Amino acid sequence: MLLKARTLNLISRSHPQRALNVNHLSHYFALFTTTIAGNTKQSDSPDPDSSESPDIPSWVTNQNPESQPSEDDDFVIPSLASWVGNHPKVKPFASATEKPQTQLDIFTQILKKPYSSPEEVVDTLNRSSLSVPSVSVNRLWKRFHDCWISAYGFFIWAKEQTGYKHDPQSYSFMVDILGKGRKFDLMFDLLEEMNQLKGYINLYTIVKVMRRLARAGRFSEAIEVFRRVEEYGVEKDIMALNGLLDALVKGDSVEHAHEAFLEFKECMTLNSSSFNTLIHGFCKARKLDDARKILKEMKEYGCQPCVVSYTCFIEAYCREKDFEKVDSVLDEMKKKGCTPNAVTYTIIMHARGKSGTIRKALEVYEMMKNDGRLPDSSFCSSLIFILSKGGRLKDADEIFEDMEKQGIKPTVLTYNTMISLACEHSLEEKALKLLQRMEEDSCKPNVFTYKPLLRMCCRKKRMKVLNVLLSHMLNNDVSIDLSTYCVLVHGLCSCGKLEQAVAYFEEMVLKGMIPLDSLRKKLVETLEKENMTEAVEKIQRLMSNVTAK
DNA sequence: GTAGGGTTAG
Repeated sequence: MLLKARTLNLISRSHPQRALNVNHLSHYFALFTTTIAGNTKQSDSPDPDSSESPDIPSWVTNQNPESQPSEDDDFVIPSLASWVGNHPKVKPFASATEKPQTQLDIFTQILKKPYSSPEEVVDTLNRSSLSVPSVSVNRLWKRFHDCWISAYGFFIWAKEQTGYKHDPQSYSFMVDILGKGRKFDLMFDLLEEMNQLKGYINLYTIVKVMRRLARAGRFSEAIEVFRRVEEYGVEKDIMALNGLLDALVKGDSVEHAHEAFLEFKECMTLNSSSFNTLIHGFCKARKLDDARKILKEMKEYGCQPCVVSYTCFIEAYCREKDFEKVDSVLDEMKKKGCTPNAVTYTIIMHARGKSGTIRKALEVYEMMKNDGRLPDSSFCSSLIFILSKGGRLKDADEIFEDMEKQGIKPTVLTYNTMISLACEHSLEEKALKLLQRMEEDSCKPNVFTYKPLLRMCCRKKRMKVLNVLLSHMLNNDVSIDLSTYCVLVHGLCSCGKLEQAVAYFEEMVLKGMIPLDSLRKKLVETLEKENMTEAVEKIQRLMSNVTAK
């Protein structure tokens, strides 16, 4: 036994049903509860989509074929309490109450419709006799973050209204939305407009621009923005250079990052972030010799390699499943007096868990504990993930329940992990209850919260719940991005809901998003099999418009 | 926004 066997002292708590803040979800829980309370084995159970899903949901029978005991089931996981000790408990999270904002709703309704151009949005708004909403503009940017036509149309219209002026933050949002939509000419025009306004551009704006360019593979243009950064009134300092390096590395071109580094390193004093960003980039690109060269250069420059530098190497060796090398880096760190932290341990535990038995992963858990390092929410999320993947759902649930008691507040990552695992196992009620709990915890969901839920709804043909989730997304200002549309189109296609699949495909294209050809092919092929000729023609018309533009 | 999302949209 490698780990000290302790009694798993995690008390499962019952969670009394609390009133929901969002009516839609509440309505659906009522339906689910009725299903559980009634005899669910009867064919006339009041399932929300009963006509389409005659099978009893697995969460009712509580049987999960995928959660069979694994070979590591004899391992007892030490409780978080035995580690964290008497850490003060977090206060109960405030409830996510928000009154419906009428103005926001009105604008959302208008902007949600598909438009062919921002000018069309402006025309519609001009005919509406509406005035610019006073408080909810920032929420509109979030809601339409993936729809540059609506957002930009609203931006232009609002700017033309008497007495209204966009603040620098709105400009910054708009620049980012245009960058995300890859409308770089418009993005640069807006940046120039901000420049004329004086004081509207800051480093944050510039980094956003560089990130969007790098994400689109426009590396040279990103570097050019940095070259001209002073023309935008932003200081050409190490913060800006590090922003550029990070943008290029995140855009998957450590080569361009290195070029930029060589071009500008003489102009300013570098810091450890500059070197670490490059080390990370080379490690991610599996160019470990280059990463080592940078580490050497870092030392020669007078910057001491730190936990971040070493962790990049550890991550690279973890990716190669070379755990001997991981151990040798840990030894080197120890010799240098550089203690691994929660990030280092999370990476190793996660890789161990993914590559084989949970046993090795749990050794990392023990190692970290012996080092006196406290777990954080990311560490716990990782632990929950690997436990579930190893079939130990109950242990994963207990870690989740224990987090709050130990003062480790679950974050959106923790909830996303729990929700996606529940969805993978088709535990519908559990997944939705987690979303509800997230809301009660004032933990804002993001696009990754909804994707597995939407996928599950398609798989189970729960069209009503799917629509509830889509409104829930909107209420939480999470816009449907390209990949989420793909989940919808794919999912609906696979479950035979072809009309809905076509509708979402159309919506996506009309919003200016360009789907991968594989998605179009899958949809068209499925439609052809069903002889839906008109729909096929519609798809082809839509796509020819896209290529024509 | 210097390192840790299972995140593949498939």
